[in-house]
Amino acid sequence: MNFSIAEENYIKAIWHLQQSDSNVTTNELAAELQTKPASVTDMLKRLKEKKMLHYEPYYGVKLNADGKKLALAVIRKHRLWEFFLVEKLKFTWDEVHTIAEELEHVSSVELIQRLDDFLGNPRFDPHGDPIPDQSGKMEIINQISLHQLKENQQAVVTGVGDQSSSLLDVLNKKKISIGTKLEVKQRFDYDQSIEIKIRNQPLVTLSEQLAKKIFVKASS
Amino acid sequence: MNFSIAEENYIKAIWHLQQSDSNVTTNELAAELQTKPASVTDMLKRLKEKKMLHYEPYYGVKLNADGKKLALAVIRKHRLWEFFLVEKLKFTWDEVHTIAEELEHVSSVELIQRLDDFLGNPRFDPHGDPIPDQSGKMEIINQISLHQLKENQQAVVTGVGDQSSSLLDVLNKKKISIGTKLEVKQRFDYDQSIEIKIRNQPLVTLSEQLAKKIFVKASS
DNA sequence: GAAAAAGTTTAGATTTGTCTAAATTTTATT
DNA sequence: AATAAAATTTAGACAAATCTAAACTTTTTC
Repeated sequence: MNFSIAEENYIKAIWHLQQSDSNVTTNELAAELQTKPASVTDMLKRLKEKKMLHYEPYYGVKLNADGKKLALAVIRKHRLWEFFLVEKLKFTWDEVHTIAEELEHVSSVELIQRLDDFLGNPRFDPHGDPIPDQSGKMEIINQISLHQLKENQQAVVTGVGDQSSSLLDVLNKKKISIGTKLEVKQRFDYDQSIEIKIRNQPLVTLSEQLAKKIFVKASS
Repeated sequence: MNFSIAEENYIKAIWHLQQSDSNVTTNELAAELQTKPASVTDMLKRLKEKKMLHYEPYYGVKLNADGKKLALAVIRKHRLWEFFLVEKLKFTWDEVHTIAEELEHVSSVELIQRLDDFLGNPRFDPHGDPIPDQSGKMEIINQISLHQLKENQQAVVTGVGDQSSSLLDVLNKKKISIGTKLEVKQRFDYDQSIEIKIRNQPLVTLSEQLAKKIFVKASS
């Protein structure tokens, strides 16, 4: 079966929303896709027609096996292209998301397999998100949010909560990127902000909101 | 101004047809784009509205300066991606045209400039066609068709007449590609076929039709 | 548990890009 | 120069993807 760019984007958006909340609503989707609820309803009917998801009017939507498979194929393409853009074309991690949104819809399967090999079969994209293989499988790393760390705990940054340029911008300013080693120096109960130390860098303060969007692997 | 994929494809097709025949007709375009004359008329009206071409009903169409500029930008992207696919992803020259037809519509200007640099600013694509620079300029090589060579003349293959897989297939079989050095051994007046010799290869015969689609640079 | 609020769907319209069939214009033929 | 043939355009329709406004369900609130 063939899918339009719009259809692929809906499937991908449902997949992402499903991760935190297994039943996805029309309004959530409209917000995610920057469109109107009425448009979402129309598309959900079409995608149900194409047997990609379970959709019960007024009661939300859920991808079925085929839907998940397509979502992961698109996500695979997106993340491989992001890796290519950063690794080979020397873009910074905050510039690549928008470009990859276009490249992910190029259809050749052969292309993406060769790109994967050319890049050395990377397992994570520049934002720390795992890259699915042809069958849709990907590595899950046991990451927690920086906000959950205790004082004096050390950790390595493994991912970020979204790809918005505002988030990536503040992380760049604070010299935080994937692979950065850090230690929590102090937690302030009052506003849930925390102070962290990165080697050769001054102490930096992170708001609760920001710390929750930074994922880490605790070491020890 | 923004252009859809369909609009870009029309502009590109008009550019190609214009090369051999400065006034392009509705029927020619319909054939080239595998669509109907009525659809072409509709699109020509829209592109005239957008001031990309001169269009006089019943009297054909011609790109204006803006139209040519857009055409060359799309062709630049197409040829750079083809070069990438062959050089980096190891596709063969007959596999890349279709994939590049999709990649050429990815819009980021920054992407294509970085891709150009990453590839080492190549001046010709894998079929021997010149790659325009950002401003649309490209090298013209003084090529003639193989069919115009005299007996005993030597030459280097510099390009091919189209990207059809049937043409590229017969060239592969006969071990002819861009850069191949050859010498015309004999010309047969009867059917205008010619016999050529490539080093370390047996003599091969080329029909008139085929020889006219192979472009070469004669060496002395 | 009725009324209000929130969320969702339907109805009807719009834009893009396409099509077929009919009408029109240009070109070729005698 | 009239007619036939070929090319092109117009008219009207359709599918995809979107929108606004109105109608309808579900959920929340008192």
